[in-house]
Amino acid sequence: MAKPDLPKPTEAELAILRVLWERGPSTVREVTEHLQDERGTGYTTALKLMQIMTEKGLVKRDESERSHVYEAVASAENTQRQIVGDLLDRVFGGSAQQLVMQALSAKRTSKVELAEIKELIAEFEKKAK
Amino acid sequence: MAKPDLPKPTEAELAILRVLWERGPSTVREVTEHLQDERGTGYTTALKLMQIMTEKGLVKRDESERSHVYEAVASAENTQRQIVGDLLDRVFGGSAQQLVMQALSAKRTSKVELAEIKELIAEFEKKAK
DNA sequence: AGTCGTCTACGAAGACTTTCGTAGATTGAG
DNA sequence: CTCAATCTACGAAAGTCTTCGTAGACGACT
Repeated sequence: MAKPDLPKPTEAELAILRVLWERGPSTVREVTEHLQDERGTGYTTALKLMQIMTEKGLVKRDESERSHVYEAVASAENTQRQIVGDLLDRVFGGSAQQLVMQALSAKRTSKVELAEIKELIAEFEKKAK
Repeated sequence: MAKPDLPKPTEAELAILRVLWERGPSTVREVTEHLQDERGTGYTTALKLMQIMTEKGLVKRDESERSHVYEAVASAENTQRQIVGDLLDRVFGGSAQQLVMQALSAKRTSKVELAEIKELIAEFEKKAK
């Protein structure tokens, strides 16, 4: 099945992963520019972080070009699930409904979104015995 | 309304807050003993953390007894909401339904729980226009 | 008074995270 | 070839978080 058990990304690492998920494989420069707005990350800072992430196995890089191209190893979904699972234990004592409760409270959720979430749950109900 | 805007608790701080929420106001010794199992936190470590948390305003303490009694300033609900709101932005780009999706995937959720969550959503639907 | 156990206070070590300066390699233009 | 721009690599500073050792205060008990 291959679940190499990657470490939980730090905050800055996560910001980089988000860019890679959105853009697909990218160079340091491309990532830096995308991060500029929300973080003001400098070029060498991003480079260093991405080098560290390579060591940790969070990203892999293609060195065939002069500007190395980095790519996220884990999908957004898998990483998000890992992070939420961790949160569930650490903050909510494993209660998914409490988490959902606070998620809906934290952000005013539109009727459309609520309906979509309901559909989601209906699907899970089919699967659950 | 008084929303003093407390800092986000760190991991170790959160573990302490969880004990305070569960037990109510407690001494350092009591907290340490509760934390012993899951964290192996030493007495002076807990003490130091709780002193720092006092400075940050996360807890307040009653010094009228020789053993100071600490109490969480923010409720579990408020703190959880803050943390989830932060996560929503940082990890899910603000999409509550993606968060719910991963929460339900991360933990096998029972039919009973799913039903409860559905009720929750029904209530939110009433409030939302 | 002297001793023991428990308490607070404090400082500092150690680990981890993030940032950046600098050096050296490579490429393209003049 | 030389220069400027751009890249990687690396080390180290600065900040934060967590841990713990040690010191001094306090109270109870003999």
